Amino acid sequence: MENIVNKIRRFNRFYTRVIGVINNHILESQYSLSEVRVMYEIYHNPKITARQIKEIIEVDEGYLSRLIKKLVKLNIINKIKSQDDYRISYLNLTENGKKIFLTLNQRSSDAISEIIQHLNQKEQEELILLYEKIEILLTKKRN
Amino acid sequence: MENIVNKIRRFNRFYTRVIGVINNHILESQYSLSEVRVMYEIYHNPKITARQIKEIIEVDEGYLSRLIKKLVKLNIINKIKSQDDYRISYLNLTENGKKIFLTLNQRSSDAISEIIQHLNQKEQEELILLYEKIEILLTKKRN
DNA sequence: CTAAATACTTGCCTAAAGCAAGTATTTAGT
DNA sequence: ACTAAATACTTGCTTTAGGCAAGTATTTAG
Repeated sequence: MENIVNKIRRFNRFYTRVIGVINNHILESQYSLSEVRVMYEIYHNPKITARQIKEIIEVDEGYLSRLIKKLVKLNIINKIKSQDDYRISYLNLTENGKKIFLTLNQRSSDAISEIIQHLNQKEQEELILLYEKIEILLTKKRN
Repeated sequence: MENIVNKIRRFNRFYTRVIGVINNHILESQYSLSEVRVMYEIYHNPKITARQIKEIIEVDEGYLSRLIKKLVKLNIINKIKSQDDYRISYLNLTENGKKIFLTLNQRSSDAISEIIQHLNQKEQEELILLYEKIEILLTKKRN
């Protein structure tokens, strides 16, 4: 058991590094990881609310509020107040925001491509399969 | 290709969460992740130097210097100045430091055990195999 | 119609971490 | 042997990330 735990720890250290390399490409931009994550969620879920983002990325809501304010000021996202519930605003990326997000996203894609570029087609498919199996195992419900 | 990259991204998001859950158990302690990482490296590499730690965990050396100073003050590590090179100090965990590190390590082991406890023996072994295959694929040298 | 809940917002604060300049020591070039 | 460059830190200063708590506006429930 101890052995298994150590092997997992080993992988976690290894994979933390992999993720670090990928994230570095974003951190070299003028946006923080949290900002990009927020852009990511808005891009993939237009009209999302601050509350929903908070649930997804588990960030302090005060911090998130300020972060959104900053992105609005930078003309990256816009807020449209709900007509049904004046407490809520729906968030969307502006055209500018989409462009910025897609650029960052592309940069991160490039970093990922870099990491797997030395693998041939078959190996790449195998890698994905391994990933999927791990996710299945780790999210498998207890009996 | 884009598809594969997205699948990797998906896994990375998933796994960032997994690692986050494990790390949370450490963050609930009075030590920061960086501090524990430093303890980890010293524990596994007695007589390591600040420089070597910096290479391994890629942390700002000013920050690292202060961090080491703090851990020395807390009687967790001690510095022994090299007799060959007075610029260098060798770092070791004190007995107290070892106890603290091992406690934190145990806590993190428990968190990992928790995550895999619903898997039976065979599944756990499968998981490790998947991890190993991924590490091999991702560290595979280019031809 | 009032109390509680929800969706934020704002003020205040600390810890994490980066950058640049500084010190001590060692190494390399002449 | 002597000086310049390199190495291994250290220190001062600053920014950023993020947490917590109280506050505001609005909606919902009893």
